Amino acid sequence: MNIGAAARQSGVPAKTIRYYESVGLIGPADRTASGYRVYGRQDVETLRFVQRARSLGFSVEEVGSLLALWRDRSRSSAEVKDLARRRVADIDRKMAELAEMRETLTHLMEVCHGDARPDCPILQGLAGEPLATNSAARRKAAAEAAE
Amino acid sequence: MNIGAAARQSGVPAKTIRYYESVGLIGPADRTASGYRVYGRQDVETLRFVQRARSLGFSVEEVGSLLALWRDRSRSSAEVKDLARRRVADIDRKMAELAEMRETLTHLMEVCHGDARPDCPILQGLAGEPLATNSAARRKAAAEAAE
DNA sequence: GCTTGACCTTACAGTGACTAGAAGGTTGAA
DNA sequence: TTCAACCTTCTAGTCACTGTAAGGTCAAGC
Repeated sequence: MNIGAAARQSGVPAKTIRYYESVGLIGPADRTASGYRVYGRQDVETLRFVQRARSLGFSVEEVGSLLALWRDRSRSSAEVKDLARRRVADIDRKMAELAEMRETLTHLMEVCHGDARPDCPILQGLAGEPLATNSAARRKAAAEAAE
Repeated sequence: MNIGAAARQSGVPAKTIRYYESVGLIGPADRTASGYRVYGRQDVETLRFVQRARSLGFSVEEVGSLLALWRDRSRSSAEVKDLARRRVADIDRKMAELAEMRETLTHLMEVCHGDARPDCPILQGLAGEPLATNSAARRKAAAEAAE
């Protein structure tokens, strides 16, 4: 099976398979006499594993660890669970960030009539006081405001 | 005021200010005789606007549009609201994606005992059937599975 | 006048995870 | 033989910075 078929079977684009090989996530594929990469059932399994782990948001580096853990019959499940826990914590942080953005935006949108008139509370909000700031930086800034 | 002070007052790092200038998000700053960039109150305002819009997740290009709209006294608030609406839709898509990942991960974690034993449902889940797939690609893949 | 240190300048490389495109070689079927 | 559909490598682009190198400027203190 060459790269296109492996791509279709695994759901990982051919270009991405080459990329994964180039960064060492997967080992170099066997080659035909003319240089075409050759893949087998096991390679497709690996690619599918990678695809799934990536779709859960693990970084390529984390997928590398997961892959090593997957192949290591003596690993403890605690290690894997830890990786997953960190991933969930990361997701939670991102979701909280998005929720805050959403909150601010929808609030701004509610007060914007959104018609042909030019005054717009959204722009006013963006132009007003900082939405989030670092107080130490602001103190220093205040001292320089007179320049 | 030079770039460091403008950075502290606006919350945008000096390097990032230079970057914004280089990509044309903000106009080129005035310079002293020795080549130092000089900023005024209005520039800091602009930088702050940019900082806030970026923190709400607008891309640099979108911030450019927002900035143009901000400066255009004749713009309609509908345009701005549209940009905000699209941004909220984008946030919603991202949040849904994250929620799905979280769901899958926590489910996998629940069934993983996470101790020193080597069998791990998380890895099994990753190695099993695709978590999400494209049926057209899969049909084509099935035809090639025998290679 | 000189040194020191904090500031500033440019230019280039690197990040993550691909993705696009160019230029060319291989394969299998009509 | 010709053709499309594959495959190959290489380079560069994406996004929004961030890091680093190598050097110039400025103000204060000795």
